[in-house]
Amino acid sequence: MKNNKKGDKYDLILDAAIRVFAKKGFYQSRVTDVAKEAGVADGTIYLYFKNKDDLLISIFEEKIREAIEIFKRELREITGAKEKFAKFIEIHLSLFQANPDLAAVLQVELRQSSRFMKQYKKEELKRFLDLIGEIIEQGQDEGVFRRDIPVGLAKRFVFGALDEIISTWVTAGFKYDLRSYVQPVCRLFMNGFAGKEESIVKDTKIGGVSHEIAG
Amino acid sequence: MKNNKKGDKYDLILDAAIRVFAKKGFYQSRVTDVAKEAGVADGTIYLYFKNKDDLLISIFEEKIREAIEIFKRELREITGAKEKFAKFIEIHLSLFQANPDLAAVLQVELRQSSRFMKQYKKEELKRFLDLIGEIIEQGQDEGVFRRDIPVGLAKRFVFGALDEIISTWVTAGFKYDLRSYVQPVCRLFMNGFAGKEESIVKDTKIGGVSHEIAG
Amino acid sequence: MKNNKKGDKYDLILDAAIRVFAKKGFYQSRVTDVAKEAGVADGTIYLYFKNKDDLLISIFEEKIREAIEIFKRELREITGAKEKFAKFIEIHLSLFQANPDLAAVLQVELRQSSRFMKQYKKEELKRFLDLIGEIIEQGQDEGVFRRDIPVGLAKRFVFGALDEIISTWVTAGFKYDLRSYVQPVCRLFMNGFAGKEESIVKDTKIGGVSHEIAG
Amino acid sequence: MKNNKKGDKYDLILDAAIRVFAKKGFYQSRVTDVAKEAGVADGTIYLYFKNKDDLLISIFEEKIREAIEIFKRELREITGAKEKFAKFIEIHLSLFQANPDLAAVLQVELRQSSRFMKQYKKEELKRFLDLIGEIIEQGQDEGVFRRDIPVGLAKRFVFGALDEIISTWVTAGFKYDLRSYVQPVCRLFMNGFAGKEESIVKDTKIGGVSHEIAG
DNA sequence: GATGAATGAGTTTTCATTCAT
DNA sequence: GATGAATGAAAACTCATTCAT
Repeated sequence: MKNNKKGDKYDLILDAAIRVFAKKGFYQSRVTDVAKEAGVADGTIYLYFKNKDDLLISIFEEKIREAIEIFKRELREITGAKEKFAKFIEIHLSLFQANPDLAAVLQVELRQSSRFMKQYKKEELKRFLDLIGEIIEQGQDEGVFRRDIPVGLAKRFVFGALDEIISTWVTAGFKYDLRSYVQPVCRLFMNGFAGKEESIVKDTKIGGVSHEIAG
Repeated sequence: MKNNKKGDKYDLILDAAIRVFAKKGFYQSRVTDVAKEAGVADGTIYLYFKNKDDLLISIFEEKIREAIEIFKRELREITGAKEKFAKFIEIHLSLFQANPDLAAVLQVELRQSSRFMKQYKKEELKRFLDLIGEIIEQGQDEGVFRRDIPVGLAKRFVFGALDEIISTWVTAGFKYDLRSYVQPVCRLFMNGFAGKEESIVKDTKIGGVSHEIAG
Repeated sequence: MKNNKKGDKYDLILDAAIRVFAKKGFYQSRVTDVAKEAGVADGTIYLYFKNKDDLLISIFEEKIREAIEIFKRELREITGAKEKFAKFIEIHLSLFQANPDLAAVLQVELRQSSRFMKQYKKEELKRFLDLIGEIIEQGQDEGVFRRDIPVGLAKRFVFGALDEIISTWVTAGFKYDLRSYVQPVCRLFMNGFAGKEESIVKDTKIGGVSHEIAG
Repeated sequence: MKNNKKGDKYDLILDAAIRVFAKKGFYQSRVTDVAKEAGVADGTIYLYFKNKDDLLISIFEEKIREAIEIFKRELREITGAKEKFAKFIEIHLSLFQANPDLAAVLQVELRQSSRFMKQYKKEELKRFLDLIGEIIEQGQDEGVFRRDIPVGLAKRFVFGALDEIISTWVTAGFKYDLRSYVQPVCRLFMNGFAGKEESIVKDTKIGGVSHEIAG
């Protein structure tokens, strides 16, 4: 199951990095902290990773890849779009529940590093977002999801809502069970995505105010 | 209208910091970069701010406070919950559209600093979230929003979705007009929050799988 | 009595400097601390003193000069060497008792600055030391002080002992009355300087051990 | 004989610090000066010392401790108080003669830092002073030193005189041999401390003049 | 003369990375 | 492969001094 081709220490260090980055943040973490957490010498890290940045990049590459594997495997045997959607929410929250440190790193660091590691994370993240998009598209084809919702917007919605729930849970110190949100989240989205096409807010006038915060 | 009590340079530096942090990220930014951007000497920054961290903290304190002022002022004259909700979405997206650099800092840095500046941002952010909560509660009282949606969850939903939309826009380089999302976002939430009480996904079975990503 | 030729502020600042340097030490003191203590603006200091070093130098020049004036005036009317010696001790300790801050600066800073301001202090200090030397020489001429004591050594002795007593008093926080030491100090020196010529320790063998502390 | 438990570099850096501080004074010395003198990189200093202050503190702790060891060892085999006293003077001056840089640091920096490092030096210095005190007390018990001299005062006298002699020698640039002062110093103190009890200056009138230098 | 905001050179300290063992 | 002591470039921050008002 594990790819040990890169040696025991590779995973040992990567998992130590996840714990350390989760606790202190990437820029607040020292390479020597990761080394201590992994029980190896500082120099050993450089035998497996090019530099400190490569540690963060590898977390995304390795862990998001693993996560996408899990998603694909679990979703493969489910057919209906609604059920797939519910399963997706469940896996997502369960995954983070089971890997709180990874959750913290992905939630927090993925944001701040957006500029410096754009090239690395984007494609991985895009593939992840596309999983939701595919489910929504399937739902629209099946006629269970409204067609007047842009898929691009909807998938960001789902991602954003999950993101916020997880962020709150991370910030709150992993105190409650994330999986208790599976059902409410599903219900809310189903209400939003499903049903008849016409807009409820069609006549709400949206004024074009330009707000510039004093600078 | 502006509080110039702290001197011209205070705002000059703070706005320079927003631009610099937005472009390079807080930890990637040098104090000397901010000084150059503001057109002052490095030391001048320390006449107005205790240290580099204080720059970031002050951005939150000053700008979120200003934003909340705008929200409160604009929402005051609107009565219906639905209309308030729509207005809230509009102001939020307009505000960021008008202040892209601030958006970038708030979206990106607010995340990563979550641990180190918990105490500072939390209360401000909470007041912001509470604005949404109040609107949703009002809507439930008016009977236009479903009562079976926990307010705490709903407000995170709205925040999360807006957050994700803005993040995408930030990451994409501010290329499109954020305000074009006002109507779709409103419509989607109205669909989700409004209408009858019973759940559409009430019978979707949620299995209790525990996913631990190999570590 | 006061030389106001240099303006009120000159003395105001100099005395503030004495208090500040006494409390925090020269290098630990900020120019702005002195300005605040004097109740003037930072820039004003530079109207009266060339730079920070000049403040310290001026303390020596002004205050030691004043001290030497006092010594000369008071000693002028005393004739006997023994009585002069006793008076000298008394003035010295009384002077410091009356000017504890000045004492602190002279005792502590005079040492550490020895290298950087050699040129300034030395001649002043030498004149001060010479006062003791003259008294001892007069005593030897009068036949009340032993002739087998080198004057250069004896005057350092007196200076050193007074110095140590004052230093202890400074370090102890000016808690006791320095003048209570006048009599014991006089007695001890009189015992040492006065009387018959032959040495009591003439036969104590002094070995030539070279102690180098491990480095 | 040496405690190399802290590594070669520890002593290498400490001795370089002594030389540099002796030459330029603590506050005038740059950390990079010490590093260059020791032949190590700037950062290496921080592997062995917490910060620049710690360098100075460690000089006292290490070197005064070593000095006290030498004193105790050498004095152990001498029985008579007079002989012990003479030996003490000899060791003290020999020690500084052999370690002029250390002398400079101890004489000059120990003074100026008195406030900021009170806690560190005081106990060490006290133990040193107590060595003299013990000898004087022994002498009083043996009946070779006058009983009417307060030990607390006498030990400060000895320390002060030696201190002044060494300071002069330091300031003069180590030009002459400090050990040439051993015999004169001994002789003078023996005259002062030894012999009959009654005071020679018992009838010198000490007036209570209060001298405040114009401020 | 007096002010005090602004300056920027100069310092301490940190920490990712290297490399001899 | 593994180590961890040593490195030194880089960055935050300080504060004596200046000068426009």
